[in-house]
Amino acid sequence: MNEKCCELLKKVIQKEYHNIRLDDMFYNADEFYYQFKVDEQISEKDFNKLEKEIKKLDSNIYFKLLKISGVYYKGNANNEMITRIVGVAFSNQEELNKYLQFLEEAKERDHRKIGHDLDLFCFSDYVGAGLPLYTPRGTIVKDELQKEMEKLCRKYGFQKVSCPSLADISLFETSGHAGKFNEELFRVESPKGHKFVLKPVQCPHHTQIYASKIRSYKELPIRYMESDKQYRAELPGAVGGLSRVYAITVEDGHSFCRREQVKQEVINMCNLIKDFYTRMGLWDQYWVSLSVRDYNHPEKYIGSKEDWDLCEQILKEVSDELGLKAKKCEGEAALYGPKLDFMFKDALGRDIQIPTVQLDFAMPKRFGLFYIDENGEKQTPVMVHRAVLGSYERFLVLLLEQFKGVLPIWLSPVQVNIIPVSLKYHDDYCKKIQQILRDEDIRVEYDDSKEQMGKKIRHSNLMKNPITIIIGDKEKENNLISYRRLGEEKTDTLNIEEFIKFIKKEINKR
RNA sequence: GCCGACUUAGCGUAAUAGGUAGCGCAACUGACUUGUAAUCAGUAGGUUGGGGGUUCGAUUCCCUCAGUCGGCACCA
Repeated sequence: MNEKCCELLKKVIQKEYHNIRLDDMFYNADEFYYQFKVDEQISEKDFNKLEKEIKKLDSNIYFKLLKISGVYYKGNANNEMITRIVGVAFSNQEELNKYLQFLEEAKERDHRKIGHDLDLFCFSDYVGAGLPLYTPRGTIVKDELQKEMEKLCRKYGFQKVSCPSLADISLFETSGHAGKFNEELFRVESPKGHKFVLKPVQCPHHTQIYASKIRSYKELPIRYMESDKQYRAELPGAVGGLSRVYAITVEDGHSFCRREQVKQEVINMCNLIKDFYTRMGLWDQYWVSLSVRDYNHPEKYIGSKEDWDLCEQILKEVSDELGLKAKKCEGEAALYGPKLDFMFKDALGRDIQIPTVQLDFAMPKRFGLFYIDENGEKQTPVMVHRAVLGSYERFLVLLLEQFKGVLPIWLSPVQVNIIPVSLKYHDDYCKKIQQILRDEDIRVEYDDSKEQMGKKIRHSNLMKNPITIIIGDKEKENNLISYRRLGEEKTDTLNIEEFIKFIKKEINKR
């Protein structure tokens, strides 16, 4: 159907517009694309007309023109831009409706909408585009994720470190980042003559902690982790929502190990990733990219060909042994080495890269890192870079869109919301419950606004509070707590001690 | 950065073929005190994103800057 519709669109465009200089079409199971260059301006406003013309040619085709945009001809930024129209076609109205409904629902679970509705993060024109501000509620989610992440990483042998946001430019010149990403560095100067760079990555800082002492082969692997902000001067057109920002909170980790340990180290990190995403209930709908060099342009990378060959081979072996079925993607490697990138989907089904494991033989050499081996000789360690959450920003995109804003109770900004049947008669008991739960370190809120109970319940549900407690005469007189879980009709009643036991058990669930 | 669209009160929106703007939710005030998803009444809130231009007059037309969105390109 997509093929047929695309042909029809082409016919209509040729009829309606003149001087078509470039054209190109392709389609897959999901969409069709028609690309062309004409003199006239075409925008989404013309879709109505185009759709009518297509329908005239074939009334049995059910389709929608989705978007129009400029794209570089043949995907090369040196070429001129041409117009692309994207559409989708079905053989009956029902399927089309289903698809349109999916688009509507996707709007509802857009992380930007959820982030706003649930009061998790915001932006300010004063602060600047691409600089997200986490609200108190959003900060709870972020901090809880960090705690969980670090707890798990400690099991895998990581030690937390903490580095400044600034560094002398020479750090990044040595690492190679300044050479490749010169245009993307934020430079910071002072009237006193300081010349710094805001760190765009944490790995060079971590190498210097490694280098602060003489290391023995017995100590390796040494694994550092740090969740901190990095700053990258992205192109303005790339920035949007939490998917791509200038200030990015990266959950970064590096392992310094011996060559013989590399493969096991990569396996450990992949297991760590699997472990975390399984706990989060997100270990599905992913695919893995074996991101290798652009073989035609070796000058884009640092390090020797032999090292690269070996690195790519190791990652391939790990992929095979762990059954990751990694798809080889040329030109997707990092500056210093190939990667295994774990790709997930956003609300609209677009790929987002989140966790990653990267091999790096180059940077330790450039920094002259070494350890003393069994024979008392200096050896260069290998670095394995890894991100599990990736960045907190991008992880939140995945989390909010996959869960439609319904967070597990351990992550929820408010875990328990208390609503009185009557503020007049139940206020004291509600306050008492609130204090007891607070003392138990449960994130509890008490809605003592002068609203109707029904409205408070609705609000509590809209804010996706996992547990809503209702307190009335029955509870007050018998020292009980009645509660409902989000989305359930069933009400349970427990005494206070039982409730605390219950809620703690719920919070500990992963 | 490139192509295109958009920007009206905290949020969601309506309107003007050029004559300074309505509504809903939220907020505030008052009444009501309710047993599981929106009580009633009232009040306040806008230099229609910023700047410039055309015009007797611009929220509407033009330019420009910023921001947002969809793509492209980029992504350590």
